[in-house]
Amino acid sequence: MTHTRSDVIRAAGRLFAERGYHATSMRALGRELGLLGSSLYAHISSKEELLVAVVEEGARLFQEAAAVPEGATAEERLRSLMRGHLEVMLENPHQVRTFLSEARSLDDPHRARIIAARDQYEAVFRAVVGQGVADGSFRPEVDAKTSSIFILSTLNAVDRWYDPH
Amino acid sequence: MTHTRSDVIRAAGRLFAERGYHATSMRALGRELGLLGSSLYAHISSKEELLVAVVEEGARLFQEAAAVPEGATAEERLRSLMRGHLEVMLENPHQVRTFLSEARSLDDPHRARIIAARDQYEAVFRAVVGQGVADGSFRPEVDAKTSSIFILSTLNAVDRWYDPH
DNA sequence: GGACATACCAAACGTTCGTTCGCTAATCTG
DNA sequence: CAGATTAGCGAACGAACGTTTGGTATGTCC
Repeated sequence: MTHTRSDVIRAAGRLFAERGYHATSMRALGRELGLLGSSLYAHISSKEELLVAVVEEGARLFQEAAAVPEGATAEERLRSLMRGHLEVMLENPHQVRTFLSEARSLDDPHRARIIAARDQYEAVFRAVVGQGVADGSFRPEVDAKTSSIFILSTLNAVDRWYDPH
Repeated sequence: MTHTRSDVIRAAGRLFAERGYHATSMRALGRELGLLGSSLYAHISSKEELLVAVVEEGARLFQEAAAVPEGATAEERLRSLMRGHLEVMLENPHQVRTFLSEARSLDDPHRARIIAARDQYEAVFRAVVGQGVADGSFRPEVDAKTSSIFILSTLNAVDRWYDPH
C-alpha cells in the first residue's frame, strides 16, 4: 500500500486536467492517494515540479507520435500523423489536457521549452501538408499553415465528437 | 479618476483570460485598476460574482450572434453563424476566452446554466447544417453534429490562424 | 542485531488568499 | 451650509496555501 513518484505524478496529471493547476492543492492531491499533503514531499520536491513532469510527458508523447515514415506519400504521412495524434489524445487524456491548457502556469524557461516543442510539432504537420501541395496530391490552393491549425484544432476537440461506439 | 462596476468586470475579464480565474488575486485585480484589493468591494460583492458576470456576458454575446435569418438558405444561414461567431471572438477576446475555458471554475448551478447555453448554441449550428443536408444543398453523408463541432473547434482557434493583414 | 533507508504522520512555519471593518476626503443634494 | 452618499485607503480577520521539520513505524542489509 505504498506509493512511488510515478503514482504522485499520475494523480497530479488527473487533478490538474480536471480542476486546473492552481485549483489543485497539495492536500487535495494527497487525499487522492490516501495521504497527507505533506507526505508527498517524500516523493517530489515541489508542486511546480509535478506540473513540469506532467507537461513534459505530454510533449514527449506527441513528439514520439510525430515520427512519421519518410518515404511515404503526403496523404499516408498525414493520415499517420492524425492517427498518432488521436491515439495519444485518447490514451493519455490527462497528460494531454494538462499539456494543452496548463502550460501557461509554468515558469518562463519551462513554458518557452513547451511552446517551442508545440511549434515544432505543428511544423511537422505543416511540412507534410506542404509536401502534398508541392507534389500535386493536395489541391494547390491549400495553405499549409492554416490547414494544419484547422486539422489540429479539430483533433484536439476529439473529446467533444468522438464516441467509442 | 473614479471607477465603476463595469470597469472592474472588464479588468477581471482581461486577467481571467490571461492568467485564469484561480491565478488572479483580488489584490492583483485592484493593482490593475490602481486600487487596493479591498477597494473593489465597493463595486462588487465577491470574486465569484466577477467570474459569473464575465462568463454570462460571453454567453450572451454568442446567443445574440446566433439570431440568424429564418428565411435564408442553409448556406447563407451557416455563413451568417460563422461570421457572427468570429466577430464575437475577435471583438471580445477576453470575455470569450474566459467563457470558453474558465466556466469550470463556476459553482454548480452557474456552470450548469452555462453548459446549457453552450449546448443550445451548438444546437443552432446543428440545425442549420441539418437543414442543408435535408434540402440537398449539403452533401448527404455530412453528419450535422460532428460537422458542427468541427466548425466550432476551428472557429474557436481563430487566435492561432487569423492574421488581420 | 544494529545501522540505515523508506514511507508516512502530525504539527507548525510564513505567506497569501478573499473578505470585513472603520475611517477619510470628496462630491452631491436640499 | 448641513447632511448624506460615494470611492477609496489601510489594517485586520480567519482560512487555505506550499512547504519544513521532527518523529514513528517498517522493513533491509551487513
